[in-house]
Amino acid sequence: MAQNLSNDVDPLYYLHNFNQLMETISTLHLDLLRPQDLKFLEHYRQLETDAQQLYVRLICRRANFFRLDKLTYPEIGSLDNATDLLSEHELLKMNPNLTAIDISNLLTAKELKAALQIKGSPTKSALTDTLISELGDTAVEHSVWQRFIPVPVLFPHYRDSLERFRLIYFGNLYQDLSQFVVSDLGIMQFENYPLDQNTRAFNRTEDVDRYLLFDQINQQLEDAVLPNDEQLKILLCPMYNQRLELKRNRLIKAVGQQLERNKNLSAAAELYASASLPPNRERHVRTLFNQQLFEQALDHCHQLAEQPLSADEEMFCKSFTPRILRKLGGPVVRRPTEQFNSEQLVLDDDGQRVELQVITHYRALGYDGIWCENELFNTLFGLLFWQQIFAPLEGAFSHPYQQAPLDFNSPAFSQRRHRLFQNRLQQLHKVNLLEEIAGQYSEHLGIANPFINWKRCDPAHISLLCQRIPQHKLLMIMEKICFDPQAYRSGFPDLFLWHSASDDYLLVEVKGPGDQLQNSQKRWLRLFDSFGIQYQISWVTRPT
DNA sequence: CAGGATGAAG
DNA sequence: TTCACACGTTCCG
DNA sequence: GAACGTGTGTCTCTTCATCCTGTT
Ligand SMILES: [Mn+2]
Ligand SMILES: [Mn+2]
Repeated sequence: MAQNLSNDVDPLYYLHNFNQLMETISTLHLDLLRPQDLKFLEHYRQLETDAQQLYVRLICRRANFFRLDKLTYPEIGSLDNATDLLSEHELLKMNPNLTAIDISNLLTAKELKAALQIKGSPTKSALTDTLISELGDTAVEHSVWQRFIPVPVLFPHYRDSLERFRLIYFGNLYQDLSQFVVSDLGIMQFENYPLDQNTRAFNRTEDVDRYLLFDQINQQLEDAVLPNDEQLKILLCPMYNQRLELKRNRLIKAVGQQLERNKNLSAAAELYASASLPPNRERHVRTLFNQQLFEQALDHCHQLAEQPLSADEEMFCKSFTPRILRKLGGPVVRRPTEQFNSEQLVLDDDGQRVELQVITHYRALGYDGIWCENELFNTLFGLLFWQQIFAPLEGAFSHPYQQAPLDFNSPAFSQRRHRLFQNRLQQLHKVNLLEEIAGQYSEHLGIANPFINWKRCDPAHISLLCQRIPQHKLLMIMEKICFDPQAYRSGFPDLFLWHSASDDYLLVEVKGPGDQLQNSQKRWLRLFDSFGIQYQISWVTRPT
C-alpha cells in the first residue's frame, strides 16, 4: 500500500486487484459460496490473460451490455480472441436477447433517431417510448435488434457471483474494487489495524443470503414496491448476527414508513413490534396511538420508558406518555416550554446563508468565527480517542479498507469499549490537550476516521477551541460522545465564535425564519446549561 | 454551444 | 451510507 | 405556535470524456 503518488502505477492494476480478490475468496471463504460461484472461479482460472482482462474490465463497469465497437482497451492483445475464449467458458454471451430499454441504452439519441427514421428533434426518452411501443416489453432476439444495432453486443455473465464476492470480502455492498487502487494511490488511507484470517464479515452462507435479500428489498422500496408476503415473513425473523439485525431494523423502519404512508397502520405496527432498535419501538407506539389503541400504546410506552435504548427514546416517552393518558381521560398536562439562552436578531437578507449573516453580525461586535456545526467537536473526539475507536477488539476488523470497526453503528460499539473510553478520559484530564491534539493530528493526518473529514479539518480551529473552552468542560462533552456516539455526535451549534480582544468564546445556534430546534440540538443546549458552556440561540427575523 | 449528469479510469 | 434544513399539514390550547 | 412527516441537498477520491438538453 504505497502512500506516495508514484508515477509507475501497475498498468494491469485492475486485473491484479481482481485476482487478489479471487485469491482471498477461494482461500478463506469457499464455505460461503454457492455452486455457481465455484463454477465461475473454475472457469475464470483457466482463462488466458487477454480474456481475463476483458472480463474484468466489463464486469467492473455498471452496464450489463456492451457494444464491441465502443470498447477501447489498448492493453488487451486481441479482443476477438478474448471474446471467443469468454464465450467458450460461458463467461460471456455474444448478442444476447435485448429489451427496448437495453437497445436504447446502447445507442445515442442520434443513432436511435436514425434507426427509427424519425424526423424533428424528439428527446431520447420519447424515442425510447417509440421503440418500446414497436418492440414491446420483452427481450427480442439478435435477428430483431440487429437492424437497430448493426454491431456485436457483449453480455458478461456471473454479475451476481461478483456481487456476492464483494459482499463477502468487504462486508457491505457500497465498497468495490476501486478501493484497492484508490488506496494504492494514497488517495484514501486506512488505519493499519491488525487483521487475522479468522475474523470475517460473514461466517454463515445463510447470513450472506439474508444480507443480499435485505438489500434487494431495500432496492424495491426505492421504487415504492412493498415486500411480498414471503419477504415480510422473513423480515419478521430476528437475526442473531448483530450487523444483520441492525440492517433488518433499518429495513423495517423503511418498510413501516411506507406502510404508514399507505395508511396500513396495523401492518406497520406488526412490523415495528418485531424490531427493538431505535426508532422502531417509538414508531410502534405511535402507530398504535394512531389506530386509537391507547391502552396498548401506553403499555408499550411504559416498556420504552423503563429501558430507553437511545436519548431520543428517552425524550419521546417523556413527552408522549401524557398525550396517551390524556386520551384515556387523564388531565391536561402542560409542559413548560424549555428556555434556552436566546436573542432576537433582525438582519437584512443579503442572499448569503443565514449562518454567515450572523457571523457578519458578530464581526461588528469584535468576534471572529466559523460555521462548523458538528465538525469541530467530532474531529476533536476522533483525534483524542483514535486508539480506542480503532482498538483491535475481536471481530472488529475483517479487511484493510475499513474506516471504522464493524460494530461501529451498533449500540454495542460504546459498550464494548466502555473501559477503554473511561481510562482514556481519566488520562486526558492529566495531559496538555493542545500537545495531545497536535501529536494525534500529525500521527494520523489523512487516515479515514468516522468522526473526521480531513478535507475540511483546520487544526488551528481545533486548537482555538481547546484554548477557549476549559479542558474539564471539553472532556465532559467528549464523555457524552464516548458513551452514546450515535446520539451525541450531532446537534452541536452552527457557529464557534471567539472574541478577539479577550478569551471569550460563544457557541451559536442560528435559527432562520421557520427553523426550529431539533431534539439533538436541545439535548446539547441542555447539557451546555449544566456544564456552564457559553452558548446562544440567535433567532433571525427579517425587517418588515 | 454551454452546462449538467453520468460513468470510466487510475 | 448522514445530517441538517425547508416546507407543509395537523393538532390543540 | 408546537409537533410531526416528508422531501432535498450535501456528502462519498479526483479528473476527464461523453452524452443529453435547453438556450442562443
Ligand atoms: Mn445548522
Ligand atoms: Mn441552525
